[in-house]
Amino acid sequence: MPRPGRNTYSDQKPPYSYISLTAMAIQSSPEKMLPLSEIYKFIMDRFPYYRENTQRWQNSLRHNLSFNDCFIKIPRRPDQPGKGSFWALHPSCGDMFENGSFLRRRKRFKVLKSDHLAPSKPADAAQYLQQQAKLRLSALAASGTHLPQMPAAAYNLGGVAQPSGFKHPFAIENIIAREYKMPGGLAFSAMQPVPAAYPLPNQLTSMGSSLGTGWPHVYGSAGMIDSATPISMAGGDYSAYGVPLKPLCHAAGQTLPAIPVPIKPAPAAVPALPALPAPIPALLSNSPPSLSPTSSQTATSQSSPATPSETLTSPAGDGKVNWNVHFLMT
DNA sequence: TTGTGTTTAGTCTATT
DNA sequence: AATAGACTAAACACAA
Repeated sequence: MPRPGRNTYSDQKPPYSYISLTAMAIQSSPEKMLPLSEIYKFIMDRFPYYRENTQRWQNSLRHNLSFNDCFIKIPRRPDQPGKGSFWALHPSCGDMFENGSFLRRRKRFKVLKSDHLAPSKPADAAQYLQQQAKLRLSALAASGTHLPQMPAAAYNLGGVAQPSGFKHPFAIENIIAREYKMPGGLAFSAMQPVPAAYPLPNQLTSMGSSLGTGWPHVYGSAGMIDSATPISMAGGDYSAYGVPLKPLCHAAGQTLPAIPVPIKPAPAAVPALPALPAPIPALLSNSPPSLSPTSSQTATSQSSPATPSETLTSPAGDGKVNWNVHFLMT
C-alpha cells in the first residue's frame, strides 16, 4: 500500500466515531463538560478532516449527543450565559469502550429505569450523584486510594471504568494526555507531535520509530493541550490520574463547577456504585428532601422493557429510598 | 436568524 | 442472513 504524503494523509478521517470524538472533547475539558460549540472546536482543532463539511458531521454529532444515553445535558448556570447546554459523559459510561479504547465501543450505552422508582426530577438524580461522589471521595481520602481518570469513575469506584487500572493506548487519557507511558516502558511526551499518543494497534511495538513520522489525523503537537484542555498531570489541582480534584472535592461549595446536573434523567448512574460503602449519614446531612423514589419518568424511546438490575438504598431524606435502576449494554 | 437539540429514516459496514 | 453500530440526511421545535 502506498503511503500517502503527510499532508494528504492528515486529512483522512480519523478512526474514531463521533461518540469517541465527543467523549474525547468532554474528557479534555477541566470540568468534564463542554458546550456544543466547544466540542466542535475541539474536534476541528485536533482533526483537520473535520474542518470541512462541518454541516454534515456537526449534524451527526448533535444526533449522537441526543441519541446516545452516554451523553448527558447539563444546564448552564445563570452566570454562564450562552446558547445551548453543556454536555458531559454519563457517569457510568466509562465502560463503553473496550479496554478504555476510544477506537471501538463495547456496546451501546443505554439507560433504563423502572417507571415508579426513578427520581421524580433530574435534579434529584444529580443531587444523589453529588452525594455519592462526596461519599466516594471521602472514602478515598480515608483509604488513600487513587482516583481514576474519568470523573465518571469518581462516582463509580465499583470498577466499571477501568477495573484493572490498565489504560489502553487509545483511551482518551492517553490520547489527550501530555505524556503516556506505554506498559512496556516507552514514554511519550507531549512535546513530541501528538501522533505519539495516537497509535495504531500494530504500531504499539514500534512506537518509538513512529514518533518522527507522526500520526497524521491529529494536529496540534504540544499546542493540542491548550488553555481549553488543561489536562496537565502536573497541575496541583489534578490527582495522579488527572482528575481535577479541586472541583470534585469542593463540589459542595458554591464557587466551583458543579458536578454535572443532568437535564436528562440519569438515574442509571446510581447502579454504577455497587461497591459504595455504607452511606455515611454525617455526610448526607444536607441531603435534599426532594430525593424521591416516585416518578413516572419514562425511559427513552430506545428503551427496552425494564429489567431491574439493582436496587440501591439512598440515605437521603427521612428514610430509605429504594432506587431500582437499570442499565443495559445492548 | 442562527445555533442548538430531538427525532425519524435510510444506508453502509462489521459482527454474530 | 440477521443484527447492531455508525453514519448521514432531513425535518422540526425551541431559545438566544
